[in-house]
Amino acid sequence: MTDFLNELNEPQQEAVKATEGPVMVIAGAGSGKTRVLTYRIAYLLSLGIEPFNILSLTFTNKAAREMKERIAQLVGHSKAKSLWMGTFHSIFARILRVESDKLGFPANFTIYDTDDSKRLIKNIIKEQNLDDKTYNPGYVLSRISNAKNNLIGPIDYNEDFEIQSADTAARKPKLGLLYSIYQQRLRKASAMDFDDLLFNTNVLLRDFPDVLYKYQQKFTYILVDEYQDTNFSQYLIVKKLAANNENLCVVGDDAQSIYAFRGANIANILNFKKDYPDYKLYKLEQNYRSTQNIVNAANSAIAHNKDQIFKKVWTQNEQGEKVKIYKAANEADEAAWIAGRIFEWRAQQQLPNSAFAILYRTNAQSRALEEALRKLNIPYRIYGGVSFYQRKEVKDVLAYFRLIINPQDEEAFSRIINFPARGIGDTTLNKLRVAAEEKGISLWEAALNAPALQLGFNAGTLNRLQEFTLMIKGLGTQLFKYNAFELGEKIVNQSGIRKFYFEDDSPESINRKENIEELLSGLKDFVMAPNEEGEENTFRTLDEFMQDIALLTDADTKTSGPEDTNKVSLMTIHAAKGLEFPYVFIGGVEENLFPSQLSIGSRAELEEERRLFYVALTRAMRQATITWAETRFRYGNFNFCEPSRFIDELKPEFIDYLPGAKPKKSQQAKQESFSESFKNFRKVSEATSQPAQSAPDAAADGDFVILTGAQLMPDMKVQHQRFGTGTVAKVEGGGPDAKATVIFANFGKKQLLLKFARLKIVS
DNA sequence: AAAGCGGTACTTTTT
DNA sequence: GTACCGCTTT
Repeated sequence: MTDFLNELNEPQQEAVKATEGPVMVIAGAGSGKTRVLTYRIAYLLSLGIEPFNILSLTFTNKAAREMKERIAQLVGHSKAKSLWMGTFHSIFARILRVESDKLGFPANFTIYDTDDSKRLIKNIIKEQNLDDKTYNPGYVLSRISNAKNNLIGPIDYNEDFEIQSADTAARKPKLGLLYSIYQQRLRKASAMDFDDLLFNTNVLLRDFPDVLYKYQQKFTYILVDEYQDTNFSQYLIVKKLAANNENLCVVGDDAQSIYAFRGANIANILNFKKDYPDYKLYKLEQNYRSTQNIVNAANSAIAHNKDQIFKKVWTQNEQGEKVKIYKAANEADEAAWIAGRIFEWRAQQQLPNSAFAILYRTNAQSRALEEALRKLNIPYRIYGGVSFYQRKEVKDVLAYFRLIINPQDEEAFSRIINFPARGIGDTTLNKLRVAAEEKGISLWEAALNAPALQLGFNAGTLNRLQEFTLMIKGLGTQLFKYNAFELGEKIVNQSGIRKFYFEDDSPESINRKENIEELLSGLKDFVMAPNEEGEENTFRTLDEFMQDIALLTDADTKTSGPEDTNKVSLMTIHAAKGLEFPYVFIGGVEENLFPSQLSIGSRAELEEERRLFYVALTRAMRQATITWAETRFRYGNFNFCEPSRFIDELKPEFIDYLPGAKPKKSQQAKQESFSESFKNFRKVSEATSQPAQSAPDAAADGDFVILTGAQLMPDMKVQHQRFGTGTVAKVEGGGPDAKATVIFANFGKKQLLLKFARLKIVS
């Protein structure tokens, strides 16, 4: 039973066998961290520990799923199934549903995602008549999130002198008020946001000693993966649960901490020895993944960080090729070059597409890469980006599901009250909002009682409101009568969503249609799939489905079928964490992009970017290639770029500049080359300025003017800043109301009101 | 109330 | 380039 231990090296084995008491494992990149975690759990099980007494926390659903699969291979499915293994958010959401009454929430509380939270905050800002530029919803949310992750509730927030003076100094004194209102509204909607799942777990364990005791007794062994990414809130939950017997094993790598931006705190790793003075420390330093050149280059990069735990990652693997650096002229060239190398190396070495990954800092960079890959017919898959469950049409359908399950859900309500259009517009919704606020009731209750509330609605509006509430109520009574799939079908039909999308066959609509069908087929799979106990075809309701998917976000949408696994992977570096690929390209390694512009001001943030760079390099097994572009098209205009400082920081002996990608010597050289290429650019644009059409040149702006109807005639060619060139089909009206119908080459027929449209006459 | 337009601002990463 | 806002017209 324990012969699998032989597959581990010395320190790995020790870490697996130290089952009792606090243990910290510092695991360098590629050192077999997941292996240690899975074998440790298998080992615990082999000692007779019950799987339901083991709590194992991860950061992504994917990591949890993969680990569960690997454990199942070691100890069998039945045991693996009863493990408490999942993300912090999903495990504690599960517990909160069981204990919800203690906190005054219904068991079917809704989980708001970031998008819902932002919308709610936006509404509150509007209602408070605050300027949404000073109170940018994203910023407000991040402040609130930060407070929650540090267990500062609205009352504490408003009473904390330092916070208040900081907010006042930043001229945002109303943040505390917004926080309070936001929390009230969440509660009224019977909803929790992501951070509340952790915050409220802390409240539960703090205020209900019997509950704490129960879970302490239950979880006798606790494991935490990616411990460097835990925030204070998560740290405290773990600490409380483990307080009884301290059988706690945390695994992490300070060099791979890349989530400080959302509250992760490396201090948790650094402070472990303070909390558990008799802890055992194991360091996994042998890298099994990468060549020597890759490991050494990555080490030389991370060495520039000050905040570090000392460790020496090394490998016995072959030396391998040096890390290649390529300088591209622009992002299209960069993408074409990468695609070209994949094409070439694939052929030369008989490699599958799946041997390659292209990593980048921001999702926006994928576009050029996709185009280049498509040109060479190289199959690829993009991970991340806008996830399935975030797409508008999917969220719309889910909002119906949510409202039926929990009619108090304010965000779901305002999302679908008039979608598909049923004649209940902003005016009506605003009146309902005001009434709900005044009476302290939810939007749903306001809509239900609209006639009694005397809001001055006409009979038609009242009628439409009643129709809507009746529909939702009617569907609600069927929640436990039909299974998730059957009810989902009914909802899509009765709500009019199916009709709305299926009557329109624009390409966009077709795509949306497909997404809705995919969601429904997901419901079908859910209904058919065996449940936790392994029984098939059990009756599973929509409400269970929603609990299942509330915390799925990224590429959790069904791992693609076996036939399409042979693809090049494209993803952000964040998404690549924990993965490995034989050949890795890192694109856009330029100042202001990587490191990100926003991080350059602070050392801590810059160090996080550097860790991100370290993560990127250490994904590569055989070959890592870094590319950067001299110019990049961003936000609709050209930007000149300099190579990232991270390239300079790599020790020269481990890297290989490809022709043209010469190292720059000093800061002055950098500036010279910058101004030189700027001069060259000017020359080029001056030289080619005759048609001025293809060069999106800033000077051309002035050429777009407001024309009068008299200046335009049918068949004239005009240019529009957004729509490009087109032919005038018709000119109607005169004076200020003159309208022109223009057929644009790329955008089709558009009607332009001439007093607004800026046009240029081409011929 | 809805649709369609032009203008503006925004872009890091994710449970 | 895109999402969203707010203005206008129907």
